[in-house]
Amino acid sequence: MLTPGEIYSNLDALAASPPEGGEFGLALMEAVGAPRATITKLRETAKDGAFTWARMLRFEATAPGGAEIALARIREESETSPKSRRPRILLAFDGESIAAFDTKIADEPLRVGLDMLSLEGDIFFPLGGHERYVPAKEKLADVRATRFISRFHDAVRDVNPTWSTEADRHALNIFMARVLFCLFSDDVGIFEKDVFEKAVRQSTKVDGSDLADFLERAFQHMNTRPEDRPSETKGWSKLQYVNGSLFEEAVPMPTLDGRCRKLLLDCAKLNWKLINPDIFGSMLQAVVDVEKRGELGMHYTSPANIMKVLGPILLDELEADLERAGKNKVKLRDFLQRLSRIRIFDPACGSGNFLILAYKEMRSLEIKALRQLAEARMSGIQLEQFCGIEIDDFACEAARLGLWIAKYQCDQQLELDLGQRTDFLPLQKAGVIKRGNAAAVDWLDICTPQTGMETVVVGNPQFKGSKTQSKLQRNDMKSVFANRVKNAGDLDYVAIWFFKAAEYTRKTGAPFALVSTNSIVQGASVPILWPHLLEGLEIKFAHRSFKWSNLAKSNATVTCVIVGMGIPDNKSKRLFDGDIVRDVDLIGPYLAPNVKTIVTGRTRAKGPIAKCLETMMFGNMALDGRNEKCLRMSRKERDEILGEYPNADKFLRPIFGSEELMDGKDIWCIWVRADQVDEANAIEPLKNRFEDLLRVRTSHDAGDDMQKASATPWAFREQNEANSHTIIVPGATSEDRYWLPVDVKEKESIVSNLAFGIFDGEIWQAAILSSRIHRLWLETVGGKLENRVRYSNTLVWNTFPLPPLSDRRKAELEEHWWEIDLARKEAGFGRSLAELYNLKNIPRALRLAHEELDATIETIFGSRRYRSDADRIEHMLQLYERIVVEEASANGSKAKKKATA
DNA sequence: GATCCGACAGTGC
DNA sequence: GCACTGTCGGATC
Repeated sequence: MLTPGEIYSNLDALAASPPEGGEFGLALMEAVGAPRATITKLRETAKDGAFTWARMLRFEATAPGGAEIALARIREESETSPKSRRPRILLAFDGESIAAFDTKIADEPLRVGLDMLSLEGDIFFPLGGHERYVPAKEKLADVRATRFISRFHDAVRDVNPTWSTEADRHALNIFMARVLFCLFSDDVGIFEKDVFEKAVRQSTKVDGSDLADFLERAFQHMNTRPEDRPSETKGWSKLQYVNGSLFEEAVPMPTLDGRCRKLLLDCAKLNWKLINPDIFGSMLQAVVDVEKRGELGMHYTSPANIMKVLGPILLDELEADLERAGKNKVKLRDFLQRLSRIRIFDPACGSGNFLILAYKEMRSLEIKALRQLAEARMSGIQLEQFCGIEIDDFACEAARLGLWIAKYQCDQQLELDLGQRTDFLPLQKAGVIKRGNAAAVDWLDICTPQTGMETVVVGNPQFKGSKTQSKLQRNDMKSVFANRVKNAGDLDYVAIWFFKAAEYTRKTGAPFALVSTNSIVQGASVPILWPHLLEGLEIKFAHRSFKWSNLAKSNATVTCVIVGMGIPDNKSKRLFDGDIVRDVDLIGPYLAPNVKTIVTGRTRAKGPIAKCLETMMFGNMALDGRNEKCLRMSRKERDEILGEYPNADKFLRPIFGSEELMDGKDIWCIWVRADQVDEANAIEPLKNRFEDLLRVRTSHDAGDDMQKASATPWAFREQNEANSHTIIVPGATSEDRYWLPVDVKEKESIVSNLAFGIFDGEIWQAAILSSRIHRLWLETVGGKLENRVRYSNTLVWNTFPLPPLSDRRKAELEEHWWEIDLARKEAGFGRSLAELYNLKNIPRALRLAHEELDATIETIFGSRRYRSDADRIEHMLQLYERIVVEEASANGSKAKKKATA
């Protein structure tokens, strides 16, 4: 498959020397990367310059000027033919221009001259195996504009191959921002209509040799007050004084050529009025980042998601204020006053979409208030109230530009609604977008508290898991957390923003609300980070886990939460869970209502908490390079080995990870103890596998463990096994199951690193694991894989506040386990746990066995009757907390005794 | 020495 | 193309 870049340049070449007739269609197929065999075949069948590639392309060549009519005819033919036989792309070519239609997307048919072929070429991507990225209608203009701008940007880069330093890149970014501003101003009426385009077209040579010089002087002109201008400003005399820092900075101009000029004029043909600044900025970032080009704007934060942050932290309250004000003039004036004193601070602002959306929403509230007052006056909301930190230079430019564009559009709206005119030029104030590393700079320096102003901190910082961070990110983590937060190396990168926002809030009172990966409120992160965050602060509102939606094709990328915090008060807190909204007294760090307990992992069971629970171990890791067949094999492979070497039997054992446990996957492994190595090596297929494993482990580039394990190429990294039986617990498993499915396996069974095992454990513990209440505990205090529950010996098992049990109780529980086991078996062999525990068709007997177990377990936790699962969890956490407090005071008195002794 | 995680990853309808 | 559900190995304590 060709890359988009390759396709564009192929199309450029094709447009430069187009073949005639049917050959054009074939050449176009080749340019986008259609299969060669297909092209060859079609060449034979093409007739009168027309051919059909089944279900993919109908092509016709016509006389000059006939493309559009031909396409209309082809479309009609296509629509009357059976659906299954319709080609996806319809295309007519008349030697000068093309007309094309994508039947799947069915937007406007494309009609362009050959010179625009590559700019619009994405319509042909499906022929080369790329699915077309289809923006929603309201984003079409932004995507198109971004595509055009990208081509211009690339052309400029092509003629400036030596521009590689950071200063050069900065100069190029500024240049692009200025050009964009001119293109936009040309169309929306900031400039006289098309004055910039005309000036470029009329005052520069076609070969582009004087374009750079022209633009440099035009930019200078726009930065010069009318009274200071020299008299002989010809070509650009109609260009206005812009100022506002956009044209201020003196940066070198890139060299430009004829191709740049052509592409710039192509850009000028677009309708820039339709640009939506809160999307456009994110898309623009793809302009400079060629890597991201394929996913043009796919990862921008959607306005809907941004509103999930801005609403509860600020806008909902403002709206309520406005409503309360009604027609009361004093209150309305107060409201307007307040609007002019709110600062929005986004310490991870990117191209500014949070700031831009906040600005637009505030302006819209202002207009509503002015309408109530029946007063027309200029906006009191200044761009200076919008403040951001961003590390990427171009994103900074995009954010400033986006804010200006937003301001212009809001000013227009104000004029339309209330007849209040605002002079847009010269630009007065800019958004306060500071370039820098938010992890390193002092936020108080960037958004300094001012009396009379209220500040709200918002944003969607980067996420990066603790194990996958870059060196730079690790350094950032160190610089922020060293000597302040223990175990911070286990936190996600996003934790930096939470930590610094909490500090900022403590110092300024400004509330904050941030988007985060949901792991920040789960499992291991909670005891590391949250004690610090909650110091002097509380959660004001939160969105529990929701799937992030963006424009990417496969939408399943990340599951997020939003957390808003501030100085404590006695107002109720708002907890969002999907469509459900609840007002509660308190939101805890697990985003559970009314529970603020934090559960810290413990490395041992049998402690003061899980008093009578035995040790649960992490499984064994094959460390064989994923798909290599070294220590692991299918049953078939195992049978083949056994067929020839029956004495291999003692070394071949079934292995269980989550999949094997849940789906009944029949996987075997080689399990050799240190004293058996020679014996195992005597068996040819085992020996071969050990050699393969040695290769895998030694050739693996990084990773201490891989290298270390090269010394024992017959062994798993861990050596944990049972003497009689093992209780096996899946490591990660679907959240859709009401009970956690665990199992008891015979002593031969090996537990892989994707499961946990209680080796030779007392069976009644399988009943504990199978109980609803333990499943709830797991869901609350354990980590998650997106929304799936994830088991952990330290976080879930060793912390479970199970009261001490009598032998009679244990026997009773064991009895329950065997009931469950029996019910599973009676449901039929060959039915996997995944199947059995699907709530829709869980066998009645199995359900009953679990319910009976649950009834017994509840009596263990006391005589009270639980009203709900939330009630159960609340009780569990109370129990947990009580034990921890007792433990602490016991330790305290012990320490005292020690000190006095 | 023992994990807990993934702006995920792979499968199967 | 979407719904469903868990791999694998290492950086970090």
